[in-house]
Amino acid sequence: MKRVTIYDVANEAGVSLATVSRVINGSNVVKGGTKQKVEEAIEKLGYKPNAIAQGLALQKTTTIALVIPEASFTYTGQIINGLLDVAKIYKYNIMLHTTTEGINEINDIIENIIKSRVDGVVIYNDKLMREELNTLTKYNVPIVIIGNKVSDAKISSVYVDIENAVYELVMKYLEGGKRDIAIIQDRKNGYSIDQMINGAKKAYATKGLEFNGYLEIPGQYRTSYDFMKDYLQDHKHDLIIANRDSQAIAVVNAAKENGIDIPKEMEIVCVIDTKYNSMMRPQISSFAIPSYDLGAVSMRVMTKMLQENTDDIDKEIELSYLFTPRQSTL
Amino acid sequence: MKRVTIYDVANEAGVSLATVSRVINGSNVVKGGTKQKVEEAIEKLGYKPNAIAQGLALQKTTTIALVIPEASFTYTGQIINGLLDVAKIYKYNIMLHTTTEGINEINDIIENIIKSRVDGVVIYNDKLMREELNTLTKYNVPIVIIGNKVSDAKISSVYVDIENAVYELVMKYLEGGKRDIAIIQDRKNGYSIDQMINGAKKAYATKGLEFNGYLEIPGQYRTSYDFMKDYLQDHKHDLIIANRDSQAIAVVNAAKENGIDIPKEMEIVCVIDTKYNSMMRPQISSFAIPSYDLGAVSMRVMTKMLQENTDDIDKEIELSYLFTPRQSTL
DNA sequence: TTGAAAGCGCTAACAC
DNA sequence: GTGTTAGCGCTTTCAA
Repeated sequence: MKRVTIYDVANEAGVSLATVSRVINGSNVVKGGTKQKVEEAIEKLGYKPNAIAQGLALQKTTTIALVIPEASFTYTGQIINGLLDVAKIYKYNIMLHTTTEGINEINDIIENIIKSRVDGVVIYNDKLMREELNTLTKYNVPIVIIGNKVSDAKISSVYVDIENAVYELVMKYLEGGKRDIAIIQDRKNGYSIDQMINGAKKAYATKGLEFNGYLEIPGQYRTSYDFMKDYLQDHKHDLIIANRDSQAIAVVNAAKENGIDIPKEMEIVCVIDTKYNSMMRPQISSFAIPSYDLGAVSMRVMTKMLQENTDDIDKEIELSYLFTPRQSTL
Repeated sequence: MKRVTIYDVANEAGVSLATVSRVINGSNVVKGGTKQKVEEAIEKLGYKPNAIAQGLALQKTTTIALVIPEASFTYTGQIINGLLDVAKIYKYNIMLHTTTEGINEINDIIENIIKSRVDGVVIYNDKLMREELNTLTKYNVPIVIIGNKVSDAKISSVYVDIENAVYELVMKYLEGGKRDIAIIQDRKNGYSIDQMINGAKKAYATKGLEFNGYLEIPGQYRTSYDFMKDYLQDHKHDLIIANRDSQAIAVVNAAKENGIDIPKEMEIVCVIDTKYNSMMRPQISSFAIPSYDLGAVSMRVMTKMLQENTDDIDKEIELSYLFTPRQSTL
């Protein structure tokens, strides 16, 4: 099919292109008769407005860039779903970018985002990337950060107070006389882990104690499972807190291997879980982090930033978590 | 920061915009000196070419639309990663669209895709959507289908022969004298299930038998677990084949509940699994479906379609699977 | 080697 | 109500 433009439609309908444009954009100044002629022409020619040309003329693309870390779709999937659902409602398109480890990588993405002239960018990334954000704001691109509490003239954020979640959890255990608490760390997810550790530290400090239950594990399930199997032979804790359910599961399985009864001898909690947690035995107690909402609300905030005066919006939105006890805790 | 255009750069450098354009696009006819002047001006002004304007002028957007079903990122995540990695190499952007159930929904997406003038679209969807594909080809958009074997002037496909995978598996069991085989179905993933059933039918037919081991289950883990718990009280099979590991896990857990020994009394295989499978006990035997490769190869094929004469490319690419026995089979 | 100018397809003042 | 026209920012002939 030959490319059909607004001119072709105008010719076919015997009107000017301005009129066609009006019809496309639902202007109600067009007379019924002409409108119908135009619509028939559009139908007949199979005309679809060129969003690129519209973008050029209007200086906006109605697309949002979404930046997420590569690989972990298990956890970001729900965020994406939430974001896309809201984006659909407001007719925004989503350009997907994933970040890998390299620093150059991220600069390429920023460059790319600026060139593509998206109307805004939503970032879910564990690393804060202050500097990269600055180049984005320099180009006046509105930003929404998922998972971190930050804000600025052009930056909003939607997050869950994980630090406090862990604080409350640890406090409960400390008050129950259980003091041997460890937090699992891996090299990824640095920011989340930092928050978790801060929460624990705070709780310990409240009790006049010092926290140092760091448990550094490898990045993959298999290796961390092996690691834990060794580790648990001569260590045990009252409570182990993991970031992801997969890490918690590694602990659970390793504990089984060592004949450690969960939850009686050792309890386990994770911060974020997936649908697979419900298939495990025991199921891991977790904080119900509202992933879908994180995505949906972020996109909603973005649409607001794009419509209203930025000053009038709530720039930092905290979503609530809910501790959900399951079989891995008493 | 004020919007800086190619004109500004031209002024700053004291050359015409044509020259700036040449420098941006790496034309080697520009003299060293001028080139440097231009580059300095670009640097000084922080100029980034407007991809939208380029798209208009060049009639191409260097972006590809990716269409996937909503929700199941657990399984599509790797596909996306593969696709993005290759897209990055060839400097293509990815526009992400997810399909939900409604039929109108999908038409909206197609409409949207056409308007956005992407250079091509990659579709991973269980429903074949012949008609929708037609409207896309009518507008000359190159298409790559993941998971289905289809091809056409403007359509390529990358897939795994699941029918044959199941055929071989079932044959093996039939030859071992095990004839009570069932395939789990849910309403989603219709096409994959059809292939699986066809494979089973073929195998049975080869042996002069008829296959009718359909096992219709609910869509969610919890409900299908409950269903299986009931079902297994008075049914048992030699082998149950599921599409997803989550479904297989529902069976495994329900079997445990009923004191059925897996794999001794009943064996279970799934077609696609996730990293969570390795955390389960027993681990489900599965076909190693190369998800990442499905994505990567699809994107690679797309780049070829975009560069070469479509006739010269291999339009149907079959990726191989590998049956991986684990603890759920003997 | 560089510049001038005609598009690419559309929107939005402005004029009629 | 409808048409005319000047952009939006870039690429690419065609001349010089």
